[in-house]
Amino acid sequence: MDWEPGLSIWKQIEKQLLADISDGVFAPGDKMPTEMELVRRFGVNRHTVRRAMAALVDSNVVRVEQGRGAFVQEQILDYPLGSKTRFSQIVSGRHRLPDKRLVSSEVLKATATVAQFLDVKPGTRVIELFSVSEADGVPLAVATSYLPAARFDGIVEIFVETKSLTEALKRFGIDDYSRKTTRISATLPSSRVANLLKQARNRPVISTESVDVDSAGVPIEYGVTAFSSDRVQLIVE
Amino acid sequence: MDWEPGLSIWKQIEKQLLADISDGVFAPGDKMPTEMELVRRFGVNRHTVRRAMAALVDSNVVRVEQGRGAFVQEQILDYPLGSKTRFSQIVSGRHRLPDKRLVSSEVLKATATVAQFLDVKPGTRVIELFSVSEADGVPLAVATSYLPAARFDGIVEIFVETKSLTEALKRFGIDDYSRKTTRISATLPSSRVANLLKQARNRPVISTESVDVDSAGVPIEYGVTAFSSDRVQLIVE
DNA sequence: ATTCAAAATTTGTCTAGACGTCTATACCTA
DNA sequence: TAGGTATAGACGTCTAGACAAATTTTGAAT
Repeated sequence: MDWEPGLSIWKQIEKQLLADISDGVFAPGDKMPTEMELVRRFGVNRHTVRRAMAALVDSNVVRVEQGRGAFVQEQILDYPLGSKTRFSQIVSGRHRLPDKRLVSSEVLKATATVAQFLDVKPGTRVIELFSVSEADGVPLAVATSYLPAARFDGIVEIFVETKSLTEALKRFGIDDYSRKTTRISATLPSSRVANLLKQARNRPVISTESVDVDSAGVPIEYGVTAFSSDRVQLIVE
Repeated sequence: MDWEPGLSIWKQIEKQLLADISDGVFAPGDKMPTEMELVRRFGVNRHTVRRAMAALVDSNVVRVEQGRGAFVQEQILDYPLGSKTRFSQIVSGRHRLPDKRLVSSEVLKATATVAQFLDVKPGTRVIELFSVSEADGVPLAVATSYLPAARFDGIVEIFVETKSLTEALKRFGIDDYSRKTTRISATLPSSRVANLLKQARNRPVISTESVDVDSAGVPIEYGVTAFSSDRVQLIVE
């Protein structure tokens, strides 16, 4: 490899590795070459290679695990749509750091649709949660959830604290719940959703509509989720 | 300085410098000691100091300029409320990188308030722009702007492209405009605004309401802006 | 006093080497 | 077979030195 002047070598190495990754030479999830192998390939010092890798880690393209090696970050997350799949488990399982943060919440009266799915009378007070789910700080999905307000009064604070709906529901005695129905479609995002997903408006989102029920089969949550189609793939068994 | 085991030296240096900054030893805008001075102070190699500084740069606490030195990043931006102050100029002048991105836009009919400020009839079609202004990637303010749709048809695309209202207005032949009135108040942000500002809902925002007029005195823009009170201070001459 | 060029200062990049920490694996032992 | 241990492989940290690039300061010439 010969270096062009005017651009630091570590940046050129970063660029080359980035090209390799987008060309599929290193596929998502793959182990990258070790530092010493890259040293030999590029004919530079180990520290120079490390500088380039640090930049790739910084931009979330690769992930480094001490003692194991560097891996191409899976940018497209396989999201199994099982009846008991939990967001944080899926993301953690891929060595990525999950986060779910509340954007806004409100208590309002159930519309006909919401009431139907939650099996309550229209006009019943429901809690609306609007949240963004992220992995390593990259937004994967935005969700609008509805829960009956009477049963889950105060759940908002717990959700904000624990950043997990599963955890919040546990505080209400629900140790186990499962997904009842899921409807899937593809749409273009509203500008608000596109912005929260940090994605262009002309890139589609996968939209799911689902109802969660407790162990007795009583609906506890109805939600509409928009997944970034560039970062998430839904897997149906 | 003696090092405690278990935590890398560069992290301890980072921590110490961070403490100095928050203790006011180095005030915002101040020049930090040079690398060689820090080398002498901490008794370590220059590269170790550089590793610590790189972390501070990464977290946006300091800013480094080659050949000049490192400076404590001004976290509270003084925003002069002159009649012709421009966001990008103010931010650039502080050696920070301005960015203004559109969150959403819509064409709708003017409410009574909007119509009054823009001096048009209620119901006139106006363009609503909802945008976030950032410096070095840190959100400083969210703004809702209204412009008469008839006069500025197509301005949305130009705004998205140039990321500047000043630039976009130039394409419509407005080389000069000035702020006519500004009303200032303090409120707590809606969850949407708080989230876009990446700020807690219990931290207040400075809310301004302003009207911009062209050189002939004709209103061209009415806007409501929410500044993060933790990051911006308004200066009135 | 002004202007221009050289020198000094300061940060950026690259190389070289040593040792620490974490992980995986092979091997030995009970 | 289960479990601990030794070892090799791989990333993390620290030191040392040299030169490059950008900026500021100095000083000489006009």
